Amino acid sequence: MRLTARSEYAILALVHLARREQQGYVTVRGIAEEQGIPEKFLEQILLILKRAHYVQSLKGQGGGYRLAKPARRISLAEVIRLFDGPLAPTESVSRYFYEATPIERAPRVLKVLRQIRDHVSRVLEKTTIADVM
Amino acid sequence: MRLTARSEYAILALVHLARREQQGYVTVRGIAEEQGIPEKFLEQILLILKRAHYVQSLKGQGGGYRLAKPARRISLAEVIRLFDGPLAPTESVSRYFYEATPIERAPRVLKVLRQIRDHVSRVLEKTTIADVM
DNA sequence: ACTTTAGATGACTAATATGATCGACTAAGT
DNA sequence: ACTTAGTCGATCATATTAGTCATCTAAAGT
Repeated sequence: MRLTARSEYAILALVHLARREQQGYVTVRGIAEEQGIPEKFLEQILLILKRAHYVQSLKGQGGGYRLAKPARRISLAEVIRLFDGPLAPTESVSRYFYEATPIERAPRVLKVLRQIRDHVSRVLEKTTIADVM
Repeated sequence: MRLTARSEYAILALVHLARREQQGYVTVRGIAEEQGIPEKFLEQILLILKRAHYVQSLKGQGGGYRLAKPARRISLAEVIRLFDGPLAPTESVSRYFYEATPIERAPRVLKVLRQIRDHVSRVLEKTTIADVM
């Protein structure tokens, strides 16, 4: 029921880049220092964001990272899912396929959990980096 | 962003007991077999529920567990908190005390996360074992 | 008393996730 | 060439999670 450091850091980094969209490329070190994120850890995170096309990078002097798409096209949901996996409050549905999972025998419980998941999804889906920068 | 097996099993066990409130004590084995929960693991869970006064137990023949309070006085929120800790989607607030935590420098993000946590809390708080049995 | 039934308790373990760190490598400017 | 800065793979320590085991205690039935 909580975010991992990874997705928190990812969001912080994206917000950081969004704020500096005009300034071209920003170095990992810069982000790490200003946001208080371990540099090497942030590297990994930015790489993942890059492979998922949220950021672009440039090597060498004057290089660094910048957003690859406008901040209002990046939802918190996407970012969190990228790092923490599905938002579902129970994984039962995906973990078991053929046998009935314990909790499935309590459909009312499942229903409540689904409603929560749906609400969380909706909120995170409609909130973008631009909204929180 | 998901429940642990512990709190899922705890809810299932409570629902099981609630359904059999008239029948006096129910054995761990009975619950375990019907709900598909590893018996020894369920023992641990029931012990925690007992110490938190949600269930009562009786040893020996004819013994077992039963609810210690009416099912509609037990909210899902309480149970989940008992096993999974606070429902907050970020632990920043509790983890750091004196230094500003990274994510706190993004108050808008924090606000969204708080709203989600509050919603989740409210729903789980008002849903009781009686509602899902 | 004795046996059976059933919970109580603490130690232990295996697997996975999490939060990093290290070192070597590659590309881009100057 | 040299410096700057991203890339990539491996590795690591710790925590969490899910569960097991062995032993002990208490209550009932005989």
